[in-house]
Amino acid sequence: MTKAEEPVRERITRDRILQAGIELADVRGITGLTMRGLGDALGVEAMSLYNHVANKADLLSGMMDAVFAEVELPSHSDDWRTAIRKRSVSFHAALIRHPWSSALRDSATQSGTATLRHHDRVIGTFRNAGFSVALTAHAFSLIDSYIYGFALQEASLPLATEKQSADVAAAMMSQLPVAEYPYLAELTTDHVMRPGYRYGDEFTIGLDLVLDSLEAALSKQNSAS
Amino acid sequence: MTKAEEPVRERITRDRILQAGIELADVRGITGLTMRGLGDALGVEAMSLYNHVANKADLLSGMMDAVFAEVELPSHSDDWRTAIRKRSVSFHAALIRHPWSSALRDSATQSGTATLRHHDRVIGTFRNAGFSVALTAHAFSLIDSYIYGFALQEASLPLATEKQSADVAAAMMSQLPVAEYPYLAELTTDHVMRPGYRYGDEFTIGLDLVLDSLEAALSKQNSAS
DNA sequence: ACCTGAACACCGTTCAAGT
DNA sequence: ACCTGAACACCGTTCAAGT
Repeated sequence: MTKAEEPVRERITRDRILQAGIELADVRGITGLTMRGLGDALGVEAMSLYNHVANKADLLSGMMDAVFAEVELPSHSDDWRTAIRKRSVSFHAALIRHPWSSALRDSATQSGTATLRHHDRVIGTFRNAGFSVALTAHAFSLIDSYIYGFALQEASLPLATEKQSADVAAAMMSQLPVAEYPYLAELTTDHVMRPGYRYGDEFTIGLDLVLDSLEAALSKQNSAS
Repeated sequence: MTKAEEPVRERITRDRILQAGIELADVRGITGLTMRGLGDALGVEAMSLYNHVANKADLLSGMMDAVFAEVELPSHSDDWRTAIRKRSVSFHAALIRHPWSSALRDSATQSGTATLRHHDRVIGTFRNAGFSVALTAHAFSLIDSYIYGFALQEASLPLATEKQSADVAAAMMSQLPVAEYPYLAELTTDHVMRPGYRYGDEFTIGLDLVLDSLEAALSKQNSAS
């Protein structure tokens, strides 16, 4: 703030470390994220980071929580289906924006506050819509499993753009023994290689099927009482 | 086979390497699987492995394909729903038997032959039951996303046994600010901490909901023509 | 053809030392 | 309180050398 100061290197904080870690992992992949490289990116020695994070596992779980903080919470004013649908689309977008995050889910053993708040709101949305505790647990498990699994598969496929998708599919086809895998070949040529196809578009299709089944389960629960 | 031979160290093969890699990863976790450690387990120097696998990525994708080889293929004699359900339960079991495998999905860029055969058979099951090519793609994406995502979450939770589950949940609860996360607290105490609860049991509940929605989508497709 | 030892360029993390 | 340099015990992978 004072006028003629040198561009003083800003103080390092946990938050700045987490954000820099996310950027680095986005650009170089999760294996490209090293303590030394992260220190470099922040103009500091790797060892300084240990004043703000306990270790690399702590860094990763902090990054995961920061990703959750980017996800839109289900709105209180929408009905449950729209609220859950919106947050699911937002959740999926966050996982894809940070392609390393879906696979990281299994290393983050304890959740941060953004994650806990998010989970609480999702569960609350189901409960307030009349889902029993048990059905809420089923719904929560089903929908988040779908979202994580879809993002995991999408991240492993180099199918980001339509162009890429067609190219990769064509390359795959050229070395696929068509006679041995006739159905796979048909699906690839008649569906994946069609112009305009992007795997990411499948997300909302599956999501709507999941929401359909939850709606049916809710009706069944209500008529059973 | 000849009688009085020394216990000659068996010749190393790609297949033996993959099996030893799976065992090592099962026991020590995926980060505990190192080329040096794997060499040790096989009574050989790490560098010898490179005569049979191109590099560690090749090792991992070979291991992933070997996991797929353990999965029961959908039967031709069952109707589509039973066939897909059985193979899904078997798929889930394989992923949990090898807890590192679900997160690895995103590093295995090209699939091995067991994986391709498996996919072909699943796709064929849908096609022969009258699913259109597009609906088959949706169904395949939805069900495998669910299976991967569920396994990913299950692997990250230390909820293998009922006992563990209750203990972990109790530990979580004791440090959870209940006032801030009321719905999460309710779900934990009224559902997760109940005797006999195992998260793994949620798998078939969600799976049946997914199958319900696919059945409905198939009817809709057929009545639309 | 397959295996090895030594070496290279990395890792995460500790610890004592600096300011 | 925060940062650093040196060091430790690891990594994956190469390469020339052995058999």
